[in-house]
Amino acid sequence: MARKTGSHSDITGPRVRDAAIALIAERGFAAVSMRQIAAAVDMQAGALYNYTPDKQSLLFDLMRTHMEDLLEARAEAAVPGDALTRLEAFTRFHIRFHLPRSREVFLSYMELRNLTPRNFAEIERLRKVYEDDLEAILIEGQRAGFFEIADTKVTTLALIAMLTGISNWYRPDGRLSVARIEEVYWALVRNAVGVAGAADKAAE
Amino acid sequence: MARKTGSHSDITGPRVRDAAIALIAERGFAAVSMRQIAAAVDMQAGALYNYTPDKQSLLFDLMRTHMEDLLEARAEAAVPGDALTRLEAFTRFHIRFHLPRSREVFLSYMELRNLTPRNFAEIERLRKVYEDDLEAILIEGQRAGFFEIADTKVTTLALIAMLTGISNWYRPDGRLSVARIEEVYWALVRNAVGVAGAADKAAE
DNA sequence: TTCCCAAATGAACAAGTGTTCAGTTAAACC
DNA sequence: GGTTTAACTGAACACTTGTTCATTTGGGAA
Repeated sequence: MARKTGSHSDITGPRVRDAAIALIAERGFAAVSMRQIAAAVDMQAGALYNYTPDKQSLLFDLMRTHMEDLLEARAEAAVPGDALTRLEAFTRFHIRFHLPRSREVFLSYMELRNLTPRNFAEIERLRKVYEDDLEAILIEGQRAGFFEIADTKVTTLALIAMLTGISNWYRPDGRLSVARIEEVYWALVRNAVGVAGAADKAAE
Repeated sequence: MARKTGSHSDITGPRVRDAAIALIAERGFAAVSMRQIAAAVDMQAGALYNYTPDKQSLLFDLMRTHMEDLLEARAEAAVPGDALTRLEAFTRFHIRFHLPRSREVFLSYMELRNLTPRNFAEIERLRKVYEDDLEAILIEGQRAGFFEIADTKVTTLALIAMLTGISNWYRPDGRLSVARIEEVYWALVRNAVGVAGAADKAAE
């Protein structure tokens, strides 16, 4: 047996990537072997090397693609307006983008230490672009008097940690809809940055 | 060569645990071998089995000890008073406890999936005790009219995610002191739960 | 239909894995 | 000082690891 009937790299490639995401998110990069990934797409381990030069590159590629997708989607979702409007858009975007991608989120936050220093630096660079996007909103809102923020850098990280944490408990068939989660977290974010009168509106 | 001069289980045991924490936090449980842990304490891998029945038990023991230390310290740090007072105490306690334990925090959040189902259930149980502690404060503050919270369960998880996220960037020699971090995060928490007038005080 | 190349197999490689255990040495107690 | 026991070595076990490569087969174009 060699080449399979109907096999094509355009089909097998994504299947390999998807299987890798699923397995690594579930068990961790170091705990997943190339043979396990291959088995998930019904291949031999050697055939994976038609799709990645090595295991490290596979991980890096998954993480880089996730981050680039994030930045691209964010660029499309950005709205004009004042800082409050943009903060709301950012919050809702973050939730809507991340909730259907729990595996990728998990992977991108957990497997950083399994990247080579060079690859790590690149992922961190992309992450920083995203963080800076939020911090710019906070800085402008602070300047314009919308927000009362003690430290915009720390608040940026605090808000992202809070929002990304949703992925740790969210279940599509759970108690809360995405829309409801958006409302709850937007109230938390709005309050946290000290929007005047936000507390009064939080219970709505 | 066999038994080493000055060797004693009371000394070697903690050294093994500490080396395991350091290595696992740095590289991940699956990526660390028993031989690497042994090398870190200048022993052969076989000798580790005087201190743990197997690798899985070692991980579980590290995580269980961390969670029990957390709950014990929390019980000691709990203060009487109204919900606002207790929320502030919880926030400050969480920060002070977690900041000097970045390795254990990392390990306890990252290696859950490497636990057997039985061990995972036990760690989750301990984690829930801690979460319930915070949620009880939020519920009471809500009832008493101190807080304006849309969903106490979600807010509990959101606040813990926000607070625990500090460990991802905090450096002892960094820009911010622990005291300053406490202030910034207490303002964020206070605002987030909708304490009336909190926004006005955030900039102090 | 023939040919070429893409896509896969399956065996092999050296190295590393968790764990066990007979043997060896130092500490602790009489 | 002699005996017991706790602490450790070093080799061995069977198995898994990432990666390479000669070989084989199917898909698509001529």
